[in-house]
Amino acid sequence: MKDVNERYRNFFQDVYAVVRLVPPGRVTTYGAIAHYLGSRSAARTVGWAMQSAHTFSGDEFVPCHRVINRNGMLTGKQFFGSPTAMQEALEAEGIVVHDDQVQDFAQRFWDPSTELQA
DNA sequence: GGGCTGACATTGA
DNA sequence: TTCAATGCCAGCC
Repeated sequence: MKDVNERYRNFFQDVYAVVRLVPPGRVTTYGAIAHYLGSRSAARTVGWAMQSAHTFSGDEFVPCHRVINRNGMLTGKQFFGSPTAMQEALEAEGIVVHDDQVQDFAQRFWDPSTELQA
């Protein structure tokens, strides 16, 4: 790596890139993205990137609804403007959501480190 | 310029 | 097995 600081700058972009790579009907976790970026414990930053995505993305649409916590729980649903927007967005893609929890999460789980073979 | 917060995850006891 | 503490990066005060 030529510049460590550059990696930090790309952190958010990497997060957005990975999230956008998530195919419809699939979901991923903060930890999976964090691990893919190199820091398994940086899940917090990934979640923060999601919040920034609301303002930063603007032009680019980041399917934040496909990014949930490791429990399969829709933690950031309230940040979608509507408490049910996230759930409905997932259901619209064929994902079954019950009680703010993704059903068949294991099957719906999409790991960038595995799928992208990185 | 320094410190706190935040949509989590992992490990230890 | 469950509960608690710590780590991570960027943004905001």
